[in-house]
Amino acid sequence: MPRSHQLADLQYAIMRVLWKEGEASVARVQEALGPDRARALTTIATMLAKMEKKGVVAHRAAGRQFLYRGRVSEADVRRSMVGELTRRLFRGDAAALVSHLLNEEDIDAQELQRLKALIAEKTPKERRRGR
Amino acid sequence: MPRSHQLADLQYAIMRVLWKEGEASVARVQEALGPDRARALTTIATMLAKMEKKGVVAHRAAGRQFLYRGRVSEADVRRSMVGELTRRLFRGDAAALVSHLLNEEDIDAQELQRLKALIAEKTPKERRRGR
DNA sequence: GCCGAACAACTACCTCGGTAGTAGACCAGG
DNA sequence: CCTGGTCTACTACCGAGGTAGTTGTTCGGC
Repeated sequence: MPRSHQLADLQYAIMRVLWKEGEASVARVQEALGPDRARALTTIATMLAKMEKKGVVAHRAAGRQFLYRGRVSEADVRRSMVGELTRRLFRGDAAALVSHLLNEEDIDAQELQRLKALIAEKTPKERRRGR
Repeated sequence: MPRSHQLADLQYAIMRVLWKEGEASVARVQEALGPDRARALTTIATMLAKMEKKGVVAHRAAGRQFLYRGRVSEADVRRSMVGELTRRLFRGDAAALVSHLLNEEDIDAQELQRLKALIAEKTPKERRRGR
């Protein structure tokens, strides 16, 4: 049972819909994906079936149609995916990734200020926050 | 010509060898991958051929064998891959990813200190850097 | 000059993500 | 009751990553 939930592009987009809506039919997912990600209904249905087999979503019947919901949280998926990238590209060194982001992406002064505050908040005397 | 270089697991591992060695034969790559990533020689050769078609590596003949070298830098690949993840998971908001890292991964006090210094260094005194 | 080792080339599969058509069940309207 | 729309189920395919066997060439040692 893989604790790690890696989601590819379309699958992640579908999950975003489910996270927002709570529960959604295939048709609802399709419509919520919007015009740039327009797909056939059967495509969405197939993906949802594959995702269910994988364990990331579940469904219940509501009359004629199925209502799908996520079985994993957005936070879990983010943790998994960011963690995986960190492991692969930065040997698991999260600080190295932060460093990379500070150097390579430009983050405006306001956000830098916010991050500075966040760091300050993280460095009190002896507060340990085990996972 | 795709500006973005997404590399899957084995491909990235192979690139790491090429980045470290500069140039390497198939056999050298295989041996440098180590025992946990042991693969048949032909597997490495096939992957290198596919990677060459994709444009991320190139080779030259040296006697009977080929010497491969990377055509993209580690920095480029990191930028691409981190950028892609940022786009998908955080709507391109790099600061949000930093925030996530500070909250979810634990980074020790020493590294927090280093990051704080890095932020201070990045903070413009009065230059505005609008995105 | 022949033989085996070393190599690249070619071919074949497998899995997964993605894309969608077709078939079959079924319900609602006339 | 039949018909059309709405669903799911099933099937088929494509491309990419990955894995490796088989084939053919060539080179160095005897």
